[in-house]
Amino acid sequence: MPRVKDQVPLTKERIVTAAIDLIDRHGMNVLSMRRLAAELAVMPTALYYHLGSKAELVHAVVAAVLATCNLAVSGTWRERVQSLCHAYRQVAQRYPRVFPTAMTHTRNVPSDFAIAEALLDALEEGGLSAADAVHGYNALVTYVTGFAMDEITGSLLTFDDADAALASLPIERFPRLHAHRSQLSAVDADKQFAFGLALLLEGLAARSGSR
Amino acid sequence: MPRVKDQVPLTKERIVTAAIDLIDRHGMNVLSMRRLAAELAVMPTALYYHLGSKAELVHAVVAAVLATCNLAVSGTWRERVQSLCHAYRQVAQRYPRVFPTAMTHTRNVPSDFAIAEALLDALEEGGLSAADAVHGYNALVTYVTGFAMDEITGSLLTFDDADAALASLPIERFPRLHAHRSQLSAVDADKQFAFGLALLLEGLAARSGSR
DNA sequence: CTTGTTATTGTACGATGTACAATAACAAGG
DNA sequence: CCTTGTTATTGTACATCGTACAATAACAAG
Repeated sequence: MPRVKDQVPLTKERIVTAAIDLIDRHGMNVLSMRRLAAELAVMPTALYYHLGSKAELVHAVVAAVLATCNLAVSGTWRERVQSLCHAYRQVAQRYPRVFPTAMTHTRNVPSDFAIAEALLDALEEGGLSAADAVHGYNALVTYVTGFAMDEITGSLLTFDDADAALASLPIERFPRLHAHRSQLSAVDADKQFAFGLALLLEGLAARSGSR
Repeated sequence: MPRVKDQVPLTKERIVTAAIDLIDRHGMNVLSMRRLAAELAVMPTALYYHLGSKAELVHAVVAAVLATCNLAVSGTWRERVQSLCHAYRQVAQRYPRVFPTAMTHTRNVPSDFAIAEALLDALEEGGLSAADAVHGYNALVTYVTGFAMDEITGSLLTFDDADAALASLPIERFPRLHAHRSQLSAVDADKQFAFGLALLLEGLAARSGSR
């Protein structure tokens, strides 16, 4: 029995949206074509009319999520860079179960180049040389990428993420970690993010014509 | 027929080594318990005597790979920090097909804390306050994490990774990217890595007592 | 020579990605 | 209104996956 009478038509967009929603609720590893099809009240193979493979679906999911990055920023060039980096991190925070997958794929996707364009635009206004602008862009993006990843996976050295694990570590082998352990309550992800970003921005400002 | 006469005994270590080798040659997505068992000339379920699940295997693989990071560094505190970051990146370069998986897992594993210990040790010698040392550690590690990820996935804005993709992008929507495109040949991954690291280290030095 | 323990084999099941063929609903032309 | 082609979906099928469970051969100790 092929089509059914009053069936909402399937589209690539509807499938991708449902996939994002499913991942959001239950994690990447429960995303299966069968589960997704069930979610859409459709037979699994129906999806293959709109998407060539699961890999293609995942790619579309990644592109869609990256496209939610808010690129409408204003202010001085430094403020704009900060806003863009913040917006990128926000994508990771809003889709913590998609973001790692996005970062493990080559994302030569327009939504990613749009971020590059916006960042380069701000850096150029900051008076950086062409070479330094590219270097600066890469430094900023890799920093944000890594921060977002570590934040999501709970690998930051903060109270929330690491304190408990530290407790069971032998003091002899990890004296510095234990010495700094009491300090961790003063370190939260937001402050930490701003700290690293400030280091990069100060360095870039020092290399630029403007202040 | 359970055991066979002159069979090399299976161990967790042998399994993990074989897994790393398999991933190295054919990629993460062909790592299956069955394939791995075949590689070891053993039935699939034999692996389950030594490892509780595939997830446990992957965790062990991640830990083993991170443990290859060379922590024996010397020189000034800045040189030691540089060497440690370089060593971390080298792990990613040596195991490009494992590293992304490592970064998408919480790695509260001793080999990871050992890196933290070594970095904190160097930063403390640099005269940073306890809070700044932790902040500095996180900034450095997240930067290296992100850089390694982007380098592996080919997402850096360099000639090798992005030039071809840029060619097919509309000039009107991406004027800055096109303006910088001719510049990309001067940007390679090694220089890029050093650039971002220098930014962070300069900023940290400025916050420290020593020079 | 027995007896337990250990490390492996063998069998089996449910879930997965997806190729392929069958077919119901719709659109257009007569 | 009827035919005909196209489109979007269903239904069936298969190889592969992780792994639970039971059977068992090799070894170690008595």
